[in-house]
Amino acid sequence: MVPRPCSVQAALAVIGEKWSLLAVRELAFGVHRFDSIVRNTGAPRDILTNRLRRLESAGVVEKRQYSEHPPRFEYHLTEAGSELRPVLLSLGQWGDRWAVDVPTVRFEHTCGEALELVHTCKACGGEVTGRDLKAEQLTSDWTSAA
Amino acid sequence: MVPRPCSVQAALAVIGEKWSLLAVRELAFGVHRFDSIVRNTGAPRDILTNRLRRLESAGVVEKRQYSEHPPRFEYHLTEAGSELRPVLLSLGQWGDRWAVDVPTVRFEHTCGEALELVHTCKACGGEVTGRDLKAEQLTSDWTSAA
DNA sequence: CCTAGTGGGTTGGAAAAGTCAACCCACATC
DNA sequence: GATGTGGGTTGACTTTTCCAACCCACTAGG
Repeated sequence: MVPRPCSVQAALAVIGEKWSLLAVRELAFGVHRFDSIVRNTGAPRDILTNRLRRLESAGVVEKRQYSEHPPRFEYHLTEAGSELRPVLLSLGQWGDRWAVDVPTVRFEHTCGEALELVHTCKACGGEVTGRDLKAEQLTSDWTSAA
Repeated sequence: MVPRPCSVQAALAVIGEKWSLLAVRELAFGVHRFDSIVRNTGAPRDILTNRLRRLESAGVVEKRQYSEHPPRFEYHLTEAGSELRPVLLSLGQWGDRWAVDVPTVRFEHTCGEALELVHTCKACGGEVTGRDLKAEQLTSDWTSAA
């Protein structure tokens, strides 16, 4: 029996390791230097080194040299990395509501207001609460063992 | 130096361990039995046992007994767990786009159409792309070491 | 010149987590 | 009586993670 082929699992294979998403969060927050990411996440240095390498080879992060002697690098989100922001936002909102007493981060939208994220269906425009949806496996050669 | 206090990190502390979110995915897909979750995720049995315990004590999952002799249980999402669906959706959509060649799961909204998720700002109704937002630390006693 | 600090790592060893295969028990089915 | 299922537990083994220390090239201060 083979596990369910799934884009959630594929995404987690890229950003699901411990510290990876926190590193992405820092980059999204505009923190680009190794030492700062270490301090702000609390990640061990060697692990962070490893994570940044993996994120880089997965195309989520890119290294930019800002000094030659000695060689020094900044880390930036690629387009793929940038598109993780909705993931961070929904995760943060869930955390605010269910895993934390007092909100610790305020996201501000360009409209000037505090961002409260609403997930809507592109087709009908209606809000997606999560309760009102079904999942259907597209890969025909896979059968769930329910 | 203390790490950044953050709801993303708080959320990850609850559902960020390996296999946890895949287990939640199965529950969201309507798979409620231990053996099926094992098969569909590929998680080792002992780890899954552990994860379900942790998710349960975090209030994301609840156990329901459906047989007495022998005692048998089903796992269901609580309200907190159910609200992880947007996280799964945005993660899945990111995976579809950046981590997988061919989409493997189709989500259908109650409107009957295939769900394509759009993230909008509740205040102005505009789409949130991720590029157009700022994060601000609310905890005043924390200073970023950028 | 000497010292301290910064940036981006690497190294080694100990502790924790994950993996795998086997086992268990209570029932149901054939 | 043999086989299967559901929901685990156990023990041995492997892999990750963690932590503290170290390194090197440079900069800034006195």
